[in-house]
Amino acid sequence: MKQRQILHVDVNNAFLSWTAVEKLKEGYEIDIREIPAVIGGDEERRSGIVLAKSMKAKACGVVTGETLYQARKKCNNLQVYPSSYKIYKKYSNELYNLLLEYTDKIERFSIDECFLDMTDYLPNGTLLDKAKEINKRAKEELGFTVNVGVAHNKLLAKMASDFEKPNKVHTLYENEIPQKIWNLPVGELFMLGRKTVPKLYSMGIKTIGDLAKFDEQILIKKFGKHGKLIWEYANGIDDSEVHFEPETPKSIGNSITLPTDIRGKEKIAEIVLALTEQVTFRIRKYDLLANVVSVQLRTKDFKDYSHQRKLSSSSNSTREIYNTAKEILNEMYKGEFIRLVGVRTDDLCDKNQKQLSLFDDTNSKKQEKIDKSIDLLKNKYGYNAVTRGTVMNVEDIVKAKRKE
DNA sequence: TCTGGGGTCCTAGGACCC
DNA sequence: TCTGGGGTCCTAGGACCC
Repeated sequence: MKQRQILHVDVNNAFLSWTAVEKLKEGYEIDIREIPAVIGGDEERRSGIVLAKSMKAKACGVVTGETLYQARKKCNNLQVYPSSYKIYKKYSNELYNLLLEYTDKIERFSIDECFLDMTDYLPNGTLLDKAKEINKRAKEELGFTVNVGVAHNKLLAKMASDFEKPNKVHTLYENEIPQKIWNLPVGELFMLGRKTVPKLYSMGIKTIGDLAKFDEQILIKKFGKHGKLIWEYANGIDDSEVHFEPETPKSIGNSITLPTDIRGKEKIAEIVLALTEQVTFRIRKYDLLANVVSVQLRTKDFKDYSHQRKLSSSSNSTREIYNTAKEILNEMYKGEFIRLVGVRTDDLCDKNQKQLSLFDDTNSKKQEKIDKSIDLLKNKYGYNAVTRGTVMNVEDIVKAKRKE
């Protein structure tokens, strides 16, 4: 098989860089990339965490995910800017359109990361040349910097783009693996998170190289499929394809941290209704049906639990899914103070695949019509144009968070 | 003024059937 | 009377990613 030519493009400090570019365009005099700054959640809504940081904030020891309170303690002149999904979407699309000039085999791995399969798109010039060109053009034409990883599979390209930042191009070919990644702490490996790293440490595995040379069978015995995966990754093995065709989602959900903890089934049910409306609106937009509904709760002391239920027949009806969600809630809720409520639909399938149920009665037809006409209005006048009278107050809480 | 929100995939155990 | 396994479906929860 032909050797694959893969790039991974990763926007440096994406949320912060994009905010900086947007602000400069608006005439803001400071480039927030040049000062100790972070993009943060909203502390009043109890989501005050660091989402992205500038290099100067990083130099103070600020890390992504920590509370703004902690970040300020490390960096007393820290500037905090709010997050805006709309801006991110705009610049993400600009980058994507630039990358389309190089190949149409692009996988949008997240809002700020893409994989490019360049295997059949190098008539003149090398993969490394293209990487350098993309790196240069992003900065010059779009105003923000990217790291580009150059390799023969996705895993190595991704590891490569994570080397020195910002605004760099790095290669990670098979013969460079021992020299470039085997000395790194094992936690740097993609798919090795905070739970597994201590376990590996206790087995004497401290670096990626230690993991690569460890007995694969023992890892499989201890960690199952994940053990096989991380051993292969440590050795640079990855056959996965660049998934350039947009896939339909397998699950769709929304959750919200409440402004204050609440208690009582009825109050929580109102939140569940508002969330269900959001979720079913999104499912219908994709022409999907849900087969499984789940409800997630987080108690005030951060204990998460969730229950789920399979529907007797697939549905995207707000009423049907809400009824199920409410049943689940009634079963699982034990009367604690609740901090976060979530509703998720899983096992989504295409609307056209649905076989007509015997129970497709006039009532559910009526519900479908109601949903359809509400969606029409929401699409025309904005999501918040139409609100159920009963959930007005809750809608205020939930809609304040909506991204679009 | 402590700790987001959106996803994917995997595992373990119980129910149920043959 | 005593006591099989294999397979599938369902649910709860966990690990990981950005």
